[in-house]
Amino acid sequence: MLDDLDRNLLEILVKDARTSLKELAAQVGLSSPSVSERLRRLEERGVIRAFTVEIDPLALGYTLQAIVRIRPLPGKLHIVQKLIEDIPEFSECDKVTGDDCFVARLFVRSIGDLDGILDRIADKAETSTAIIKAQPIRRRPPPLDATASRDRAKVLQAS
Amino acid sequence: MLDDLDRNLLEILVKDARTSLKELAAQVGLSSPSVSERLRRLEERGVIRAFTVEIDPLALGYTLQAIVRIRPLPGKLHIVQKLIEDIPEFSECDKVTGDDCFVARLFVRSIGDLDGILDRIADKAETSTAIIKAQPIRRRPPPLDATASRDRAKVLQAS
DNA sequence: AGATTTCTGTCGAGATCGTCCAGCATTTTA
DNA sequence: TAAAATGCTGGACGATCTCGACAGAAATCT
Repeated sequence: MLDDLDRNLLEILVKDARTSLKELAAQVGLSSPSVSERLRRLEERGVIRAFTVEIDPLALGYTLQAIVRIRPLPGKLHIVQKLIEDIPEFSECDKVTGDDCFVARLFVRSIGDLDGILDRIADKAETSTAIIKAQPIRRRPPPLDATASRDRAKVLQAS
Repeated sequence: MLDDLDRNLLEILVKDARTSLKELAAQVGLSSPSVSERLRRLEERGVIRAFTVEIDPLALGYTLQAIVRIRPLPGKLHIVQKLIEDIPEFSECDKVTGDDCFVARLFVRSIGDLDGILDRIADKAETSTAIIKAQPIRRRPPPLDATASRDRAKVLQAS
């Protein structure tokens, strides 16, 4: 479904999405029309979801990041979800198993903003907020090569 | 520090990082050399952290995503952090305030892989794992315009 | 097995795009 | 007020991308 050349292309593009077709072609050993065609199909198939820029939130004044766990009160699940979606400072929200129904990431410019936003859902859900102090790993794609962690573990055991 | 034109450019690029200078220039009402210069400076200042592609993890076989809260045992904090960083399936990790020291995002291809990875830190930290069932909000940048939530809240109060 | 279709690739030409440079207007500094 | 600095425009040049025609390998069908 996804051959070595594709993975190779993706790896290069993750690092720099502006790499020219010519350069990509040279690095994977194809002609640029071929690369162009492969990219087109990767997009068509949804493998490449988007070409985008990563923006430093600090540059926009967001000095604070928090992870908020949200437990809607009985019957309020959909209202809470809608509310979260409509607050643009929530940059990410996952619906998860377990007691916490949602885990969301919040960007704010000040503690005051944080309080203001949490207030807006306080009467519909219980929340636990954790302020982010550091980011040991900042958003990276999972490994592109086929060897999953379990495979590597096996190899390690064998050696 | 960041004027309307810059924000406008960023907004367009977030949606499609491949938008040509010509197109960007047309949309913000500048010439392409000017846009080029602005982008160069946005990168130089670190506002634009990178041009990248967003890849669908499913296309790579990662059918499962989990959020793992990690509490290293006494004295194991650094070892645990190093361990997490070295496991590529952890695509994100934040160091937060509160009982949970780390909150991390994990991509795996199977429940077996999940178990295998968590086993590797089980003797050095307590973990709580929540499987992601759905993603109401998938990674979006915080609002680019200057009006923070608190400002809007004030407006709402006033009306 | 052999023929046909499909898929994936190359090459070259024309169109498009990005970059460099000279010059101009506006703002800042002395 | 004069001088310097900043940010912009337009045009020319070079590089890049895209399109069409065609070739070879793999898969499919008879």
